[in-house]
Amino acid sequence: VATTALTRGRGRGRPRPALTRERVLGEALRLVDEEGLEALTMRALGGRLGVEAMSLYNHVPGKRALHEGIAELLWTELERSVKPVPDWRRSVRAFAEGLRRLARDHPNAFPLLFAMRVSPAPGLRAFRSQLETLRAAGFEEGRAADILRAVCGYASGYAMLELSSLSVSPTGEREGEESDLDSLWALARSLPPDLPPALAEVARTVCICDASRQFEVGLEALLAGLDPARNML
Amino acid sequence: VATTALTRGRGRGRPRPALTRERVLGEALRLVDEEGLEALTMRALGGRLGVEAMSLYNHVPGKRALHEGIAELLWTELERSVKPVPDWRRSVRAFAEGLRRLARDHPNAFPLLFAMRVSPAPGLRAFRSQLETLRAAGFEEGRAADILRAVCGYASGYAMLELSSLSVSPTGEREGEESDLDSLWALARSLPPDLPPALAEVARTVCICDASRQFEVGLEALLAGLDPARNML
DNA sequence: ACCTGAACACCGTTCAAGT
DNA sequence: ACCTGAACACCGTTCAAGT
Repeated sequence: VATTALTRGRGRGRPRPALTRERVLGEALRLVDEEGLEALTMRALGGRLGVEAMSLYNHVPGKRALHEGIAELLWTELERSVKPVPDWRRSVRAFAEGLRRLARDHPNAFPLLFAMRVSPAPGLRAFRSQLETLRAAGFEEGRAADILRAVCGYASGYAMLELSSLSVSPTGEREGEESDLDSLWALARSLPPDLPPALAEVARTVCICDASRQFEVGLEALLAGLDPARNML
Repeated sequence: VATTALTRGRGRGRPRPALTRERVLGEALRLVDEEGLEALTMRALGGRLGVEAMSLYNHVPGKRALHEGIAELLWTELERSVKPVPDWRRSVRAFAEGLRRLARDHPNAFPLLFAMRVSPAPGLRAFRSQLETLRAAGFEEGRAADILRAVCGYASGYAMLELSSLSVSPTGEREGEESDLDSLWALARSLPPDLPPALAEVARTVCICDASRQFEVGLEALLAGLDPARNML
C-alpha cells in the first residue's frame, strides 16, 4: 500500500507535494471539518497524507501541537476575513460576525479556539486591529479592551450555543417555513421521550429561533449598551 | 487488591455504599474537577469507586453517557443556585452570574454543557423559571426568549473566555497588586518567546483584567441595551 | 533528513464466566 | 443482579532501523 516515489527527481509529475507542517495542519483541519474532532487520529491523519502515523512527528511535536496548529489556522482565517473599517461600531460588529462565521464554517474545530491558554499571533493581530480602531474612535485603552472582551465573549459564546442547542432556521434560504418545520421536527425527535410536556414546550421556545436574527439582536443590544452616546441619561 | 465484601449482609459496618448511577456520576464529576476531563477514564473511575472498569457499564451505558450525566449535574447545580426573584433584571443577572460561577467551580467540566444537543430537564427548568419572570415583567414570549438567549450566550461565552485566556486578578482578595503582578508574570511566561513585542503588548492589554469587573461591564451593557425603558430615543 | 516496523502502555467496549 | 478476567480493536508515542 506504500508508494515509494515521494518526490520524483524527474519531470515533476507531482506524485505528492512533500510533507510539511502546513500540509499536515491543513489536512488535519479538513479531517476535523469532515469527520469530527474525535476522528482526528495520528494514524488517520497519516493515512490521508499517504504516510504512516509516526512520520507526522517529523513535522509536528505531538497531538496537542496538532490542536494548537488548527486553532492557529482558525485565527488566521478570522484575521483574513474581517477587514478594518474606521467606524468602530461597524468594525466591532464585523469582528463578531467573523467569529460566528468561523463557528459555522468549522463547527467541529471551533471549540479548539478556547483550548489554548493564550491566542497565537494571528489572533493577537486581529485583536490589535480592533483596539486601534477603538482608540482612534476616542476610547481610552482600558475601555477599548473592555469593549473588545465583551464583544468577543458574546460572539463566541453565542456561536457555541448555536452549535450545541439552537436549531437553525436559516434566514437567507427560500422556503423558510419548510425548514422551520424541519427543525421543529428534529427538536421534537431529539428530546428524551419521558420529558414532561411543559419542559418540551420550554425547549421549543428556547431552541427554535432564527439564529442569525438572534445573534444580531444580542449584538445590537450589547453595542447599544456599550455606546457612550447612549449612556447619558 | 480486590475486596470481596461489597455489601455485607451483616451489622451494616458500611463497607461501601453500593454502586449506583448517582454515585458513579458524582465520582466522575469529582474526578474531572480534580484531574481534568481527559483523566476521566472508565478504568480510573472504576479505581476510585473500588471496582473494575467493566462494572460501570451496569449503571451507565458508556462514556458518552458519563459526559451527559456530568452535564446534567452541572445544570442541576445551576438550577439550585439561582433563586427566582420578581425583578427581571436581577433575575436574569443572577442567572448569568450562576453560569459564570459554574464555570469557576467546575472549569474542567464546564465545556460539557455545550456537548449536549439539547439541555436536560434541570437546565430546561432553569430556563422556564427565567422565561416566566420575563413574561410576568410584560415581555411577550418571543422577546423573553430573545433576552434569555442573549444573556445565556454572553455569560457562557465570557466564562469560557475567562477559563481559556483571561488572566484573573481576583477582586475580593486582599493585596490585589500582588496578584496583578503574578498574573502579569504568568502571562509573560506563557507567551511564545519569539512573539513580536508589539503583539505581546496586545496580549497584555487584552488578557490582564479584573475578570469579575469585566463580566459585569459586558452584562450591564447587554441588559441596558435590551431594556425597553432605555430604547426610546 | 525523513520515513518505517515493531513495540509499549493505555484506551473503550464485549462477552463468557463467576457469585 | 452485579462484578470480574480475558480479550479485541484502537489509541499516542518511543526508538532502533532503514534509505
